[in-house]
Amino acid sequence: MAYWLMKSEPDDVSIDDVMAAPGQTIGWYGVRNYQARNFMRDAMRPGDGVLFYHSSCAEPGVAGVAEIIGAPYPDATQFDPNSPYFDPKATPEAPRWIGIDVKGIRKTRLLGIKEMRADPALAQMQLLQKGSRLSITPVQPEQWRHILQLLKEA
DNA sequence: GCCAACGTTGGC
DNA sequence: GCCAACGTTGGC
Repeated sequence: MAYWLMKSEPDDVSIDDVMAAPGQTIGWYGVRNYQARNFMRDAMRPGDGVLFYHSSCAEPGVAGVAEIIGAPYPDATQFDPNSPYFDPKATPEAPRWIGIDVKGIRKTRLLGIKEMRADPALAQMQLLQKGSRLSITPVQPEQWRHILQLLKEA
């Protein structure tokens, strides 16, 4: 059992969108970074915990809790010339990019990045490291526990 | 809109 | 295989 933080722009897919989706489950698409892809391909397992993070928005921060469902599969947007995520070098025979299904567990209060930065217990989070911009980052078990505790508070 | 930090590209 | 140039990310 591992834990992850996954960034989504709420203008694109918000925690509300996830909770409103059939089965509260959405396909995670559009990852175009090899490190993040490798996390999905090599390390994610069904049942892994996910912090659903809103990025590039007015209030960046953790907005919900989710979990990984099922196995990774080729991200269809890489083959679609009309998609912003189109990759001309990817073919169905040799896909480059993958997606995975993520199921929303619950929407939480917004745990803002500012509050996270101010918390010594979270200082080691990869998300908060200088220059960090990976859209998928591992979360340590103690960080996960700490954040779930914070999310219970008002 | 700014800009620091990082990843990718491509000429050599 | 180096590395300069360029594009992207994402908080502010």
